[in-house]
Amino acid sequence: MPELPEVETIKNDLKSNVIRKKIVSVDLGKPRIVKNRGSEFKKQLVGNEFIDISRIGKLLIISLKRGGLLLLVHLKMTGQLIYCHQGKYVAGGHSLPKLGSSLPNKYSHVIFKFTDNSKLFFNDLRQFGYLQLIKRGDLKKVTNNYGIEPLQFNFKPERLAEIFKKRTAPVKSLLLNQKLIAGIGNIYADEVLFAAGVLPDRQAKSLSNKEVKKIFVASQKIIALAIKHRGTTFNDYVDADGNVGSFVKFLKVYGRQGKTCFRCGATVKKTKVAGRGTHFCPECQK
DNA sequence: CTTTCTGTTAGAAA
DNA sequence: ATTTCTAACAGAAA
Repeated sequence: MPELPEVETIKNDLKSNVIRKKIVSVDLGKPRIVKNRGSEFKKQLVGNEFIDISRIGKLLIISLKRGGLLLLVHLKMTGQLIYCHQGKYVAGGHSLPKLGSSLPNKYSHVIFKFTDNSKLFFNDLRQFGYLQLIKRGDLKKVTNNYGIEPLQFNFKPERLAEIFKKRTAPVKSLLLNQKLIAGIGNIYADEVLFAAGVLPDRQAKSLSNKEVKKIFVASQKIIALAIKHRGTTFNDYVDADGNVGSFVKFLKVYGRQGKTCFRCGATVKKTKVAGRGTHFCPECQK
């Protein structure tokens, strides 16, 4: 689940819950999840506080009060960041544990405990995600690997056209390339291309200005809508306030292979493009 | 049982 | 320089 809208949701939820709480302990169940030495990681974090949380693409950036450090958190495919206070869960990842189930579970690889006895769990079934402490001064090296975001003020159709120009790769693989455009993952790439009426395996350089513009508009619309609906996709997530976020009901092609296209009635197909499962309507998308 | 698939991406190979 | 493929891992589905 964690693409830009999901990470944005997690960031906002965490901001209203863990900021300025003192960390009293850090448990490392699976030390390799943390890219730093375990002893150094604990030493820097215990007694410290999270003072701000931001995001670039799908990467969370947590500012620490002391030490001039930043904590980077990437959830990759199955990572979760779940805050638990007095039995209530807030924020998430690809799916939250069922309500009533308890944490930690067997996938809780890093656990932060705060002075008010609340906890922040980093869970990850496949263990692709990671946490990493870096010096503030090294942030630039990290952000250099990220391209423009769909909702960034200076993202324009011309910019997208520039990215597509001269490239022979399928348009979908460019939408997924974080160095070019940050935040779009497999679900939203398919949804954006459906909304734009463009086949995922079209060579980027073959797209007309009109098609580029449609992809531009669709990317902004869909990412904004997904954020509005808390980006929730395949889960039964309910947050502490009882709000259900479910972007899954807006999905037009993702996971709908074999079903009827909402727009034209043709059968939605699934193939592989750029090594990823790819869903599209062969009638609506050209 | 084995094989294939899965929301990511760094890094190698082509 | 760009594009494609694979590995990292665990578990569900076929």
